[in-house]
Amino acid sequence: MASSVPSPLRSIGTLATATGVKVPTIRFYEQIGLLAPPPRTASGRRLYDDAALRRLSFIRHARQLGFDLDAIRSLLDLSDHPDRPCGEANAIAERHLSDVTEKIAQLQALRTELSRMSAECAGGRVSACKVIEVLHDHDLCAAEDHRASTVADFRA
Amino acid sequence: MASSVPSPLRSIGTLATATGVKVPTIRFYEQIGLLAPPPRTASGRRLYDDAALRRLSFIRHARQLGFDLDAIRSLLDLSDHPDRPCGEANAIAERHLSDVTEKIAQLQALRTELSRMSAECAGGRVSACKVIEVLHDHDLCAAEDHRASTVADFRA
DNA sequence: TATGCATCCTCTAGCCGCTAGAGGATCAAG
DNA sequence: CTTGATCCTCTAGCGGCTAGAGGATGCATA
Repeated sequence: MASSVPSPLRSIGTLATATGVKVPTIRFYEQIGLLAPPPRTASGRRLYDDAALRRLSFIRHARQLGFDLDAIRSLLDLSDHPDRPCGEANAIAERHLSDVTEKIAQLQALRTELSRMSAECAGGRVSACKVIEVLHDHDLCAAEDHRASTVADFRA
Repeated sequence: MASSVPSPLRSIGTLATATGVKVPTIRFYEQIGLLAPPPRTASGRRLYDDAALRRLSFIRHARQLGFDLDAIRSLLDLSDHPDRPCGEANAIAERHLSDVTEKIAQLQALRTELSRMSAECAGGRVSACKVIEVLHDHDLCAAEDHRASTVADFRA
């Protein structure tokens, strides 16, 4: 039943281009235990088989969907146990979905503020600049969230 | 013309509650040069006047609007020179606005994907789970951005 | 076979915007 | 005079990488 032909082995660079994950990132995933340490050549170079390729692709897809590495760890774990119920996977996805939804709402509120700001600026001196003025006076209009949270935190 | 009454002085804790910025954060802002080092008491405690209060409020408002500290540095600088033209302030705001807009679009695409995923999951075993399946197969549908960027990066 | 360049290795440090904690000094109230 | 809140400095950590030093291999070409 098991395959008699061993799967081809690739270097870390080949794996990187195959998956779209950068080389240092792959090593980083290994370091934090997301990826198992692969076998090495005599000279110490990593060799990856198809299973590793699939695992890394999974990770990459999950990252593209915005899951954090902890969630991905759980999802990988579930994926390794196909006989378990999938409730947990769904829960992770739905939690993430609600985070995303919330974040969108925050950013939309932010966008409204920002476009109002720059629309009102008529381009004179700073002393008359709406942008600067708003920053001086703005008291978090619709000041619902008092909870120390900085609304946006994105580095694309 | 200048006021004869000196403005009242407050401790860092009082400043913190007045502005909603936490004490360690205020010290952090000082450390990175966003806030000038204030005068101290004989025993070394920081004392803040009204100008410092205004400056910190400005910073907080700008953070709530999602500006990064570098942008805030520029905005503060502009705010200190009211005679300059406000084009730069506007440019900063508009750049930020377009970043926010872009991020919203990304997150909306993400949300679509995620809700499709969890909607399709019927709650059986992991082997039949759409969530896991998508992560295995997903090739970034509408795969426009190939540019190594992780779509979402948010810690609220 | 020599050479040169690409790729690989490990290790450390840096990015952003804080946050947490150690270990101690000082202050205000009772 | 004690208690507890606040303050001080300093260092380390978060997430998810990225960059660079300094060196060892591997592979193709002349």
